[in-house]
Amino acid sequence: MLHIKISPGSDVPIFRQIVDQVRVAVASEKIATGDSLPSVRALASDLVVNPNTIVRAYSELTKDGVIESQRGRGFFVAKRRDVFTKRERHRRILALVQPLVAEAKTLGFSDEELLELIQEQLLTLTPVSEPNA
Amino acid sequence: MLHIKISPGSDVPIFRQIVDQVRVAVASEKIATGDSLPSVRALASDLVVNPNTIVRAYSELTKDGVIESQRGRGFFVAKRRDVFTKRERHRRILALVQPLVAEAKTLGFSDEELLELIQEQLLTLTPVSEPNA
Amino acid sequence: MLHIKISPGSDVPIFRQIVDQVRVAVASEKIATGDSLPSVRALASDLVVNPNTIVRAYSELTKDGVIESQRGRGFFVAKRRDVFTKRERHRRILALVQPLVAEAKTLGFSDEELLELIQEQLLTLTPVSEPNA
Amino acid sequence: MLHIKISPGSDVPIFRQIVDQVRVAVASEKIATGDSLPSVRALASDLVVNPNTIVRAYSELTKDGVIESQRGRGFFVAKRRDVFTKRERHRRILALVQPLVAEAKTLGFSDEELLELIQEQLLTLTPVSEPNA
DNA sequence: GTGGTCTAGACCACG
DNA sequence: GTGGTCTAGACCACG
Repeated sequence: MLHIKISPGSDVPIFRQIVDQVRVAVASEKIATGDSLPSVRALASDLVVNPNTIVRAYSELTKDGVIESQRGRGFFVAKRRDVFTKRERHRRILALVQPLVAEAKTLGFSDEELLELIQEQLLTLTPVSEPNA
Repeated sequence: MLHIKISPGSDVPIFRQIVDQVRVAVASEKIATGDSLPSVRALASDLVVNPNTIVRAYSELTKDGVIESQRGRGFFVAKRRDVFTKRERHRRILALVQPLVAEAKTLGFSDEELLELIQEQLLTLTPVSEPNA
Repeated sequence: MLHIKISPGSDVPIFRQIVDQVRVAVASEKIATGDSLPSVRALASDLVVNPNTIVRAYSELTKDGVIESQRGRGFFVAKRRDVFTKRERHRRILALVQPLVAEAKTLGFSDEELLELIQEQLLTLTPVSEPNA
Repeated sequence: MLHIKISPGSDVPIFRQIVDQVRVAVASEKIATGDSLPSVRALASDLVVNPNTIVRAYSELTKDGVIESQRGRGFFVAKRRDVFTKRERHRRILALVQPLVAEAKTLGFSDEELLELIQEQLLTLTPVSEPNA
């Protein structure tokens, strides 16, 4: 079951917090292809935010091919497919990596410390699947 | 010599593009403690942006202790110093790491690919010092 | 309720007068964690200054961790947290203490008089809490 | 003998740094009534600053009654006299005390820590006179 | 010439 | 409606 939490005080827009959490839930296989997402109204009421904010988040996820709407039924996790070219994926990730590395250097993090931090974050997102043989 | 380029069309604000590039230039020791930066007006005219945009970038860098102004003379790379508490540094870096990792997952990067990308970026920032063979 | 007054004729910049008054209001607990500040536009119109001047004041307070913005909702008093290293805090406070002491000497204040004045000011900022007798 | 040092990198204007140091030197009796100050040109060349900067500093000190010029001979420490009314002195010192106290609170200094810091600074300025009877 | 402050006003992002 | 970014341009302080 998908559980979304937001920090209204963060400087990350609420719609983006939602987008990121759905992405992570899908990537870490907490929700699987075909699973349903909360309805726009339900989630809006749950998070106490404007329904338009949910619409915006869902619509970005739809554009990126992560979820898809079924008219009248709601939103569902889409079958995984590659949306962007290799070049585009690279471009998008570099746009985040570069400022991160620059800021890390300014803040005085060593290369090792930064890599460890990333590792940590990656672990929190690793599917809980238990790949038993 | 510091060479700054901006993409006015990007969704990254111009002042932030400038901040990031100066950070990188300092971190990679392309410019060193005491070196001067382009004057506010010169850089503004060079990049064809409003001087206030440069003021904003320089002022953020000043608050973070990366550069400092000398009234009537211009801005200079500051002696490196730690400004923020460990906790604050952690807070600031996490704010960048979390969305990066989420986006990487969505884009389909494996943990290894992401870590390699970071490694690469870190290398491009490593001071070229050690001029002896 | 926060009540800000400015002297446009003073040689202290308007944005700094605002910053100082918000700091004092927070320190003396006239406004508490989570309380909202006047909106940028409302305060600008109230003080008859340009909204950018308010933006500048609020943005300095945000960088120092005193307040934080919630996109679309406004600014709020932040939960207290330490942002700067001990060394940096010392650096910042000394930058104010030294000129103060120098000026005090010139004006002919004795050490005792100066300390008393500071004491007095500290008292005006002491939270009025303890509502029980 | 008066020994003035400046930090061009400080955000305190150079002329003000000079003013403060002369004030302190007089207050701490390192230089006494009738002692001469370095000539404008000598000091400018010594500090590697524009002579106008020295002129500005000396002229502020003259206005405040700390030094006085003797046409063709140079500047000398003036006989101590009160220039400002009690009310004016109070106004001037409060203008420095208030922001200091506000900033100290923001930075998390306790009342005791702040008072100690001031004490320390006062001690560095105390006349070395040894008032033996 | 350098940066610092402020105004006036536009347009955008978010909710 | 909220804040965020940017332009255009003025005037001041400092050196």
